[in-house]
Amino acid sequence: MSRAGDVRSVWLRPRRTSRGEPPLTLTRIVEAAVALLDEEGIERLTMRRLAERLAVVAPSLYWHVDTKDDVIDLAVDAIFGEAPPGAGTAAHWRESVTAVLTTWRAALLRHPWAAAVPARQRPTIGPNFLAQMEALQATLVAAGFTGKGLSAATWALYNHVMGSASTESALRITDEERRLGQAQLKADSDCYPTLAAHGYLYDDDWDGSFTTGLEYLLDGLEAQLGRTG
Amino acid sequence: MSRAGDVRSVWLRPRRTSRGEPPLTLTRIVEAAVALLDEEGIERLTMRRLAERLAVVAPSLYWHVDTKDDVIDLAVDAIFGEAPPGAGTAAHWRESVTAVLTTWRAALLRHPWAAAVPARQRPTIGPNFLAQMEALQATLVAAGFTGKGLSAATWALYNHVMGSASTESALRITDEERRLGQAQLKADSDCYPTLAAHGYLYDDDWDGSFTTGLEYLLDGLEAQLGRTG
DNA sequence: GGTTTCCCCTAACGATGTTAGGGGCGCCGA
DNA sequence: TCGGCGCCCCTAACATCGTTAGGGGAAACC
Repeated sequence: MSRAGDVRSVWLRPRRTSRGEPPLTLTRIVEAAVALLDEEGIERLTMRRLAERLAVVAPSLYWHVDTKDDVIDLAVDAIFGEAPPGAGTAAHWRESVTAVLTTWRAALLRHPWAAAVPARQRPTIGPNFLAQMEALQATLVAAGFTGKGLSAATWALYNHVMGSASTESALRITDEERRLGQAQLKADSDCYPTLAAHGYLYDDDWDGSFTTGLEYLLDGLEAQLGRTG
Repeated sequence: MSRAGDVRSVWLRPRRTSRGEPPLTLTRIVEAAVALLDEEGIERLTMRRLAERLAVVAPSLYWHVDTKDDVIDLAVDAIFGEAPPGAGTAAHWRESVTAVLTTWRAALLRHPWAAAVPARQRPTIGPNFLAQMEALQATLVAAGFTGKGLSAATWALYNHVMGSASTESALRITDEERRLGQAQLKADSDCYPTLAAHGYLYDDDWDGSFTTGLEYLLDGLEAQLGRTG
């Protein structure tokens, strides 16, 4: 997938300048990719299918892009750019963090394929993504976090949004799979008594779990601040 | 990748019974897959390469396995089975949770490819994985969590382990990429002042971030327990 | 007007997941 | 003891994928 011998990701390469507006553009390619991903999922994203949407053949894409991975990286970053992180207008840092993460999460749920991608072995360093990270971390700095505590808080919140969106997307399974899973869990209820009793796989209040989990985490963070700051 | 028309994952199908010990076994296939994944990473896992390791040709694998995804699902579950969740011998539930998650995390870091996989659109329902979930959730039930709070706590902790392992694996990048990323961040330090100042991408104390983040989360959970229980 | 640069095309390569079907070999009933 | 049957691995091949090589036309530049 990744081009051998060139470890630089899309973001670290100079952008091609173009005069006029040719029929094929990086922007148009990325838009088409997002649309294709939304409608058919990541495993249906193919250079040929993407090209077809643009009334073009696959190799033509390679003038604008080096790799299929580049397309995916650009598509992921595009969805982070849908709702630019709002300025921290909230009174309390807690509300600011909640606002940032809620917008963030909404974008991920609108494009379920995006949550799984940053976990793929390559680092995420697109400008729109970095802007979200900047907003999150700036809020935490303003709240009084520093050093290792800041780092831990940032990553904990990051993992909570990304993780819950990705878990939710992955567990949005068909009713039949859910029924089969439930059946097996009940059958093995001697092995998994707690899961069988409390309904692992059957919870569907994802928003509630996200919000409540976030409250837990923010409670812990606030306690930490009260201790040191 | 996934066989069309058959939505059932490996775990929901009857296991083939065999008398004697043929040269090719589900167990041997999974062992070889884990070894291959450990040594060469997930994008080098190929049915042909896997077969080669077993002194066999690719189509032979399909007698024991329906799909490459099956192999991956089995491999992931195998690493969750390396260290079966210990019985809750700790005095406080907090220590039990920490113990479970630390073992869990260690297995994920030993096999960095495994952290990214559960995020791939398919649900994780292997027996060893379920056993870990069972241990985690049972501990929380014993601590006093119920209903939506239990669900939220389970998923929050789950996302913390999986997310931090996957983030750490993804950001273990080459020194050159790190240097290039740092250079760009500094260059755009007007866009990302906080990230540039506090060193996003350069943090390498992953264990510390995991532990501290977990403390935050556990603090929040304990506060919740004190409120209702 | 000639040359260069941009940008899309056709053709093709190597690799991949998977299927179709052949055949050897051991186990079972007669 | 022998014929059949099912297990299990094989060869051959297909469709599809990411990607490269190189051609050619049109627009921009001197």
